[in-house]
Amino acid sequence: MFFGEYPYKVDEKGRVPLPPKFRRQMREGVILAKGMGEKCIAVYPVAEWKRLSDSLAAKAVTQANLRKLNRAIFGSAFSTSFDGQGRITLPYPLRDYAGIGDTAIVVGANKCVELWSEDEWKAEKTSAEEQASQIIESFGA
Amino acid sequence: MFFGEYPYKVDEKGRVPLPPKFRRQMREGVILAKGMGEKCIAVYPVAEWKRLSDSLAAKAVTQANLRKLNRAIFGSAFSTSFDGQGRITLPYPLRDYAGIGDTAIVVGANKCVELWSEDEWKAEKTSAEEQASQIIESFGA
DNA sequence: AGAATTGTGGGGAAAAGTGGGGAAATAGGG
DNA sequence: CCCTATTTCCCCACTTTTCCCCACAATTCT
Repeated sequence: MFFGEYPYKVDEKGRVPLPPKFRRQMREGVILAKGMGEKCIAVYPVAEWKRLSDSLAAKAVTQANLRKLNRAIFGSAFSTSFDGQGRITLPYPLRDYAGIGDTAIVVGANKCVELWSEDEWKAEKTSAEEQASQIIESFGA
Repeated sequence: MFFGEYPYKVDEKGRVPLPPKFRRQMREGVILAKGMGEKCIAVYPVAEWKRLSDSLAAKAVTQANLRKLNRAIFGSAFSTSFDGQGRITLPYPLRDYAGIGDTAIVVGANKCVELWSEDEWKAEKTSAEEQASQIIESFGA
């Protein structure tokens, strides 16, 4: 389970630390991929990534669909791990896609971790909070 | 079950004690999150937090909704526990959100505990007292 | 009144954030 | 094919922050 929102510096080499609590849940390495739909980088523990890609492959019925899916999912994915200081290096295509400059917001999102630029995160947060309150209202919690 | 209203000092390191009666119900640790809708910090015992987040996740219909909701719920949440003196440390983003300075009002709210700034709490209390009689009426209680 | 528990504050050790340097690997040109 | 230039990766070092422990003052309970 991943919690919390942490701002981190991205150094000139494109390296970003993750919070120690996150690292401890990702010792076997991580997969970086484009956020699905959102302008962010998704970071999955390898086990969770396998679960996710398997369930997607099971849903693709036609060969054409499957190929398209493979390109979309695996095409943007990078496997990596932590250096001695607990940092991962962001491949340039992904960093560019998410618009991340010298600061990244690391967000815990339950099963995975997301990396956002400051601006995109601010926008996403406000819209997510609005939606959350609606769901909570309808839920009566 | 959490009752009552207690003012506590927040020291320079952002630490707040909780009343001993509350601590004894939270030995397994707590989750800090934004109060839903209100400008306060919500403190959940881990068991209650799991119940709540699971039921909310079950409510989201689409994948996009689910991701957004996860972000809103988990992104603002922090896992923590008590130090030897029965205090918890408030992460800066949450303290800032709730506008808590050097004093926090600790409020028991049945399933969870809430932390308020003096000002926000005064406003909330008066408006709650005004509306309570109406709400009770509509319940037929 | 005495003892225990609780509120409050601070100091020191450990860990985490940040930045830079050097070696190995890769790619490109001669 | 070899040499060179560039990039990538790993390791080292420093600064800051966090966490844990100790200590005192105040309040409550016996």
